[in-house]
Amino acid sequence: MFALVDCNEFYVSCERAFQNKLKGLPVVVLSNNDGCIISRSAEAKALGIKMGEPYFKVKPLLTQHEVRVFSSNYVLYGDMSRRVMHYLSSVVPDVEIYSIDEAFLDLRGMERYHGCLAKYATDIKQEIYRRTHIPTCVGIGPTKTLAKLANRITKKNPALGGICYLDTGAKRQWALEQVAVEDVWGIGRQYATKLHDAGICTAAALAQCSESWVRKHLGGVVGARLVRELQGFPCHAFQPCEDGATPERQSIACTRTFGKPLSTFADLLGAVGAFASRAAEKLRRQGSAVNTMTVFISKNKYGTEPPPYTFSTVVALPVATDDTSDLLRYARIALKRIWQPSSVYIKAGVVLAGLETAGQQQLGLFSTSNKGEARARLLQELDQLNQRFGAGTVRFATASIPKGKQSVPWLGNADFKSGAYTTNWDELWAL
DNA sequence: TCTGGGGTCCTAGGACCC
DNA sequence: TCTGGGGTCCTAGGACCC
Repeated sequence: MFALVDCNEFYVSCERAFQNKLKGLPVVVLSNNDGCIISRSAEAKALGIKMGEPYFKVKPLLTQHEVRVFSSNYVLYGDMSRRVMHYLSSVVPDVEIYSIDEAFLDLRGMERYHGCLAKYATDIKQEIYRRTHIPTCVGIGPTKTLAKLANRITKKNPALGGICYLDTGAKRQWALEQVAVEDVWGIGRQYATKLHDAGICTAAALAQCSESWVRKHLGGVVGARLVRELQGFPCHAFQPCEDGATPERQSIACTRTFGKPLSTFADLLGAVGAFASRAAEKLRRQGSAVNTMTVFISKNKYGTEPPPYTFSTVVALPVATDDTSDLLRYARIALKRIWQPSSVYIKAGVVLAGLETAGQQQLGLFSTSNKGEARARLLQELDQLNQRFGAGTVRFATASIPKGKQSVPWLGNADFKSGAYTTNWDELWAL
């Protein structure tokens, strides 16, 4: 059996954990740049506020109902997530962190120690709440997909008390019949349309589809696995990670929409340089080196201009590196290739792919290991300073930005940001 | 004229997830 | 004025190899 622990309305719950007065009130959290709604309390959902809606469009509705609005505060959410995951890792041997607010638990063979798994899950749920004030729901089933499905059912049926355990064939059948096909894990918009056109409208109907039909219409092996999982045969590997540690990534990206449109090469280089620096930090944190970098810049796709909106270029690095100054150098070269004068851009990004284990990459023909060691120490210092005193405290000159928010041309809006209650002494939460 | 039958590697693009 | 960001996996098709 596998369990999926899912934090309810995670970002909203993080804000509520530090502001008790928000409980029972409609609350929403906005995406970066205060662009879209990305988390809604139940009260906000009830007002008809949809996921992903642009903030400026729903602003009147939010004002009318006195909805509390927050800019996203990823430092806070990341730290709260770490606390939840760390606790889970301390009570269950094998935990797979699936996203910032979800984890799969491997409960195979655990009845022996804990008796009924529903009771065990209830204890875990209550302890998470006691420690963090984050409410959760737990779905338990023989496959990850069924655990997901069970989790969804708890959210729709408050009477279940946040726990749904699909321990018998009858319960599984019942559960499959409850869930619309578009709400199955792995069924997105495209597949949902196809399925409805074929008269397949529930998870139960999907579970009965023939493998050949599914292979033909739902992405080949992906669809075949999905159906098998619904039938109770595990096809998705369980991938536990060490004590709440974040899993190693195969690609690392840093992309942002600017606070205002930019057009000069200098402004764009400032943004791309900062993104490359940030990506390099993430790279070093997981001990990787990169051999392929993509840089892109985008125009506004909502305007009257015809496509294309995004211009990107890929740089194959001669030698895999984790050095910020290397990435800054190539980022500048890449930007030169795609930037056009008198164009207006609203977004840029740096994506690192082709990640290798650092230190094991091939030495360049003319590089010397002494230089490498000194360099590595410097970068380590840089990362530690930035971690301790805040991102961007120490930077490379090319990624440098003048002091003061107003002079950082690419910085996005965050007009409603709560404090770094748990990670910054100056903003420490107090009663 | 006939124009095999494997492989591998890479990339672009599509679909999905939170 | 104002429309997020960061991931995963799979497939098809081309280039190239023997």
